[in-house]
Amino acid sequence: MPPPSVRVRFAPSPTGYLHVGGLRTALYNYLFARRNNGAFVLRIEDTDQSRKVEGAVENLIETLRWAGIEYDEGPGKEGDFGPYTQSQRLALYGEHARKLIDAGHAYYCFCTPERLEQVRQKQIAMKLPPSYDRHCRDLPADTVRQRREAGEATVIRMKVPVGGETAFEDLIRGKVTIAHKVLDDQVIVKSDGFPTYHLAVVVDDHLMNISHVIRGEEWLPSTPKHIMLYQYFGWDLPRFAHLPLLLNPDKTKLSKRQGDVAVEDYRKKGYLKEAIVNFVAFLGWNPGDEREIFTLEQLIQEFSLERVGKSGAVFNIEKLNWLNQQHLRLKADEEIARLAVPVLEVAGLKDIDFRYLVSVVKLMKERITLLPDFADFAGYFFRDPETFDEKGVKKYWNEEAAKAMNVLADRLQSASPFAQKAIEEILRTLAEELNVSAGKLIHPARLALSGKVVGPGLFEMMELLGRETVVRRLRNADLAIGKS
RNA sequence: GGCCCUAUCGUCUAACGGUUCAGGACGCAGCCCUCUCAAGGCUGAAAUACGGGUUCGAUUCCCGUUAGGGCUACCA
Repeated sequence: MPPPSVRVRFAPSPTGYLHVGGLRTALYNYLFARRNNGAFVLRIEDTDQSRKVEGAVENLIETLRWAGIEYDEGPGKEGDFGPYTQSQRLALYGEHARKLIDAGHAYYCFCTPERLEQVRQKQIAMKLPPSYDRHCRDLPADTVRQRREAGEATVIRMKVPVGGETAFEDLIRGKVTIAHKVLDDQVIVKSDGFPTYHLAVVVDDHLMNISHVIRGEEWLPSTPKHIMLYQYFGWDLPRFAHLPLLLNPDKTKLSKRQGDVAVEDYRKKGYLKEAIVNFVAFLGWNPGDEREIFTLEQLIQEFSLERVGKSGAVFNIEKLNWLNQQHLRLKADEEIARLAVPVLEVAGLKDIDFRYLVSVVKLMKERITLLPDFADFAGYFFRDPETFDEKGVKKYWNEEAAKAMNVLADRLQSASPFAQKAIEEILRTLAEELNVSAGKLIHPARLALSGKVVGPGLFEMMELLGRETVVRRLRNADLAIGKS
């Protein structure tokens, strides 16, 4: 018998943005599918009408697309198992819920939220674990029919055996066992007719032929209920793999209060998708050796569930920054330049000559961490500096320096060609004549040209800026610094 | 409270009973390079939560304690 084909899914709820934890879950599913020549399905779990957010699905899809995670089947890409949005599959869930009722594995429950709350309060007061008291579990069939015909509100609950336990082999955690007595008779169809997660996930995973359920650890405790449902339906079980959670620096579950959790936040800040993907992949997984810089393609080649860890991982922004820097350096200058265009436009730097921008990128790319750094650290390549580093002015600028800059400007007029080597020679010769160290000219020159005390080598910077700009800025510097 | 999961440097992690003074990376500190800043190179500080077993030998296996997290909805 050939091994069953691998089919996995990412099944988010459209409640807003894509969480970085969600991105990692999606990524692991995607990597696993690609690695094993399987299919990666995107399914929208929108069974909670009250939490629906307008535009969330589009946002989710766009963010995944941006990250390079392409799904094989899903909304807008219908395969053989659609539709891929749960609110469009209601008939399916109803049909399956009825099967469970007919087989005696589920029952109608007429308990009101008020009664449920009373029961809960009583249990808490008696220091008992709160759970449904199974009040409607054994209602006579006639009673049920009458009450339903009378239009009484009802939910459907699954029957959990009173005794025994369910165990399963988690691909990441090994054997997990849960006693049935701690399990509730879970609601599987709500009074609005929508299924809860528990029913929908089982029905869809089966109908969509999902082979491996790779999801967050928060689902671990309810997995036995899902297994029970599979058994009630007489279906084969998928394999389960529960991923460790992503954590805040204080080790609590990653939350909005302690920083950005939306992938789009990082995107807006100018992080590269390559860095984000590489970073989240390594939160809980590693290749087993000392390599750390991975492209999506390389991750596909090496990913395996066996190497996924069990403990939660803190989202450490310092490492993300470093990875971003690393991926930036891996890119061609032209590509970085393309990415920088919109970023520079935001900073008011429009209509920049692309060839020139590429040259700027060449000089700057090892000096920046994020794309927006270009605007902050390299703005002077595109317009004359208006502000000058205060400490730098204090340290390097005085009457003497201003005078020297004018002389330097004069001499640079005759630099031929106006290139690094010739420029350096002129400057060093001048320093010798003035009997000062080269630094005495280099530092004020950098300040005059860029307004900064840090940056690329002075001579290459000059060459790129061009003779006209360099001479002008050197001559105007004293005035400009005075004004700033 | 109950149930489940987890536990190596500050952080991400390697080690799948013994080539280990516990390795790498980020961050931190110092040095080198150098016109500055980056980058790069070198060096350093920094961890097996605790207590019991099992074993000739435990980071590694078992039990307990502690700590953290998750779940305990007509949310996912």
